[in-house]
Amino acid sequence: MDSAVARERVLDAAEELFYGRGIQSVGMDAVRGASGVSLKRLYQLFPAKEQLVEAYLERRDERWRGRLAAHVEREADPERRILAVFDWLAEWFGEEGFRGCAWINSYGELGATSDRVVAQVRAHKRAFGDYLASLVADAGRPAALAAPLFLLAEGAMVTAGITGSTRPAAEARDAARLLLESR
Amino acid sequence: MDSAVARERVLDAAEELFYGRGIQSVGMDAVRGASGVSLKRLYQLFPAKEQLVEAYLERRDERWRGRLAAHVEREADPERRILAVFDWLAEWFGEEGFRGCAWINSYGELGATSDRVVAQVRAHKRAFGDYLASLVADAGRPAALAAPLFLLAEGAMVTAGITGSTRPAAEARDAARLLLESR
DNA sequence: TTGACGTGAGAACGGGCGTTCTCCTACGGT
DNA sequence: ACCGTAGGAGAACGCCCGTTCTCACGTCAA
Repeated sequence: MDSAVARERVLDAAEELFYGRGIQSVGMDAVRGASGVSLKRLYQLFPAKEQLVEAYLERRDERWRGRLAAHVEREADPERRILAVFDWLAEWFGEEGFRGCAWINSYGELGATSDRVVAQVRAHKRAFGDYLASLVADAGRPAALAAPLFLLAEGAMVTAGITGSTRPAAEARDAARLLLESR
Repeated sequence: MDSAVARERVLDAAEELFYGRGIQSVGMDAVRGASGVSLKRLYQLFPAKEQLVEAYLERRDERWRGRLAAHVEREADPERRILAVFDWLAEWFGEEGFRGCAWINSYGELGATSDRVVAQVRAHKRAFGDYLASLVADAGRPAALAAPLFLLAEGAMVTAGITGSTRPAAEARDAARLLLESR
């Protein structure tokens, strides 16, 4: 099996397991079993579990932001694009197996013990914040709007994860609309 | 040593360790060492670690909401009381050793594996949401205002934890003020 | 054909940790 | 004084898990 293929299979398995059950409760042996890649190859590809975790967060970040951007770009009006972010959150929250934000969860799990995980989480959140800021700028709105929109989105992710409801997305969207109208 | 005293010492130690380093990375032996309560008594008081975790979250919930309410009640004007919540968040975020919301972190760490922890987290968040709703009602404002205020607060907690900054509290406060003014 | 090499399966190693057990000491009631 | 009980210190037990090692097998170059 090609090395690149093995890598993908490992990351696919790791993502499903880490996101669904938490990182610490998933052993390398479970990743081996779910991916079909032997332990030996697994350790050649990722010399330690922490590096697999890093790669998992990194690839998920690319995909997550890609999916968000793809959804937002289907909307032409720059103002509505901002609200489309919250529509996409609603879709995401409603997906089978949704269990909150992977980065917020990872921070809760490993924030105190792994600097590299913290760096990944910060990078992801900064990228998401920057993206929101770019949408605000494209709509010709004051830059100060980006921060509250970001907080609403984060609050919605956390709350949707904990309560298992998609409602926070709609609530955040309503609040975002009010903020947009008030300035 | 009195049983009640031992219990308090254990919970004090557990809270400091669990909050500061994460729950899974703190062994019962560390709790013993930090509390000065022997393993035997520790297991008499809390027959399993999960029950200690539950008790930790429960006691912290009482104290956390107590501190918040005490701060809010220093403000007489019911409208300003709502904003006082965010002022208190700023104080909290600035405390030495602040590392985000204990319940959000616990959910990230154990949400997938411990139903009892999930129940604690939900109970805490519901209580906080209900408290916000009561402040909104006392101010004679539409009940629909409570949800966005809650999301702003949650987003601020998460963001302050991850970035280590107190700024999200001020940003959330500003957004809350705008929402209050717009309705 | 042969031999070096990569690989897979799974055992093995080392350490950590939740929980229990052992043993010893101290003390309180009679 | 004696005995039963509680408690402390820490060893011990099981189990899990990250990581490495063993060994047998297949492959490909010379």
